[in-house]
Amino acid sequence: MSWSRHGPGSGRRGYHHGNLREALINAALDLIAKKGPAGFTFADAARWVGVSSAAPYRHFRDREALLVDVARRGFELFTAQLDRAWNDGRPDPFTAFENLGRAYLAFAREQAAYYSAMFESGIAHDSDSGLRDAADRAFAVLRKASETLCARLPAEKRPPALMVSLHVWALSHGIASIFARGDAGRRKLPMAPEELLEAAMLVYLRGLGLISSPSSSGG
Amino acid sequence: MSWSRHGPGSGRRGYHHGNLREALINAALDLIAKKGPAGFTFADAARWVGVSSAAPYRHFRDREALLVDVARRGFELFTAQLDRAWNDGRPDPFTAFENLGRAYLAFAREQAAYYSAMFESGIAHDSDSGLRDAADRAFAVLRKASETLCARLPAEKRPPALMVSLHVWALSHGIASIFARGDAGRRKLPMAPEELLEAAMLVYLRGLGLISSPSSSGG
DNA sequence: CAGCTCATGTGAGATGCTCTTACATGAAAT
DNA sequence: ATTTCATGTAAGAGCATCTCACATGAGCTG
Repeated sequence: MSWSRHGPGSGRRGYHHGNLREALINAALDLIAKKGPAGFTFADAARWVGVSSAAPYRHFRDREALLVDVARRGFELFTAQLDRAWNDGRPDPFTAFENLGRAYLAFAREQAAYYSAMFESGIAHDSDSGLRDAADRAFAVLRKASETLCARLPAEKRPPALMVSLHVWALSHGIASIFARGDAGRRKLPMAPEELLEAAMLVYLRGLGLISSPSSSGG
Repeated sequence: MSWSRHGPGSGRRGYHHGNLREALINAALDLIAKKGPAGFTFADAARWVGVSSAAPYRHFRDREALLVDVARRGFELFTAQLDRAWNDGRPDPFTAFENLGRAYLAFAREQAAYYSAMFESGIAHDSDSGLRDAADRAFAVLRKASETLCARLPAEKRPPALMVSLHVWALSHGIASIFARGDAGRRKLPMAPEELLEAAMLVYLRGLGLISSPSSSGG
């Protein structure tokens, strides 16, 4: 918890915190991880970093503004991780696509606090332009990958890449929401969410004509 | 708003409400529709039906218990509507399956308050056995439909019906969450959510080998 | 260094929600 | 008529959001 103060000491450095905005964001992540986005309170975050309950209002208009900022950062991290997984379609588009799907689910599981803030906190995604843009950039990675895959089909058999990316997004988000997290109570599954997503993608890509053999994922 | 009292009169019938439990549930639906599941308060619901803020505690242990009850009823209505859409696979499994998908999205849109309570209110689905059972029954409709479809494939090409039903559920839920409602801010789409889901299902079923022609949906 | 400015933090408090407790009411049972 | 008890009320403790007047001290200016 070195972010609770900007200095190395354990006690307060002075009247001013010095790094309150960052500290509050990290406190929010900790608290959301512990008690969910609904259980997170502004007052708790203030206590957690050792300031009065009025101090956070110097940095965020209200409780929702802090949540929005956390969500925005979540989308930025999400974008970075998806982008790295896609890796410009290397070593080949199919493998990269599978990595992309795994990265989606990995984010939902490993960055559960961010994921909660992004999708389960009840904030309106179009209320803040920065948030909307960050979400758009995350989606753009899926779109780019879908375009690369679609380009491998002859033009007369080629589906709209936007539609494909929406399908992939919805499927990934659905699996993440229902199975990789708490939406339906961590329902008992016959397979891991990653396997479930991969299987769905194989069927889907075969339906597009991008894969011929039922058991092959490579191109 | 005839449910606010059990009688036809506008004023209170007496000291006792007479129908408070039902009235509170309906008030919750109205308030959730207006301000979202997070904005709904117990005190608001009590005011809405004209009782003191302590009265609801005679019928629900706490605020969450009311939300759970609303969600449970939502799942029961959901099950009924999905079941009617599936209609035992008539007139044919493919048409019935398409109807099922449309019913899923129609519910998310038309019963937005129920949908919010069910999926966006932050309640734990496994905290209440009645809620979990109701959710299971809704999923059972999807599972039944998937089994019927899978049975049309020869055994050696037949995928696990459970897996197929999970795919269908995740895809439907993903589209409903992201596009038919507010999750990503009612993102501008090149097509209606129903068309998006139908297109995805056609590709998916083709990938399973259940459909051969790219533009045919009937069997 | 002295003094000014202003971003940042504090304390007190208004308002509202959740939930509890002691008491009131009246419909149904006897 | 009387009793019973489910259902309602009033009052209040505890906590959260958010505001406002005021305190602090970091950084600038000379």
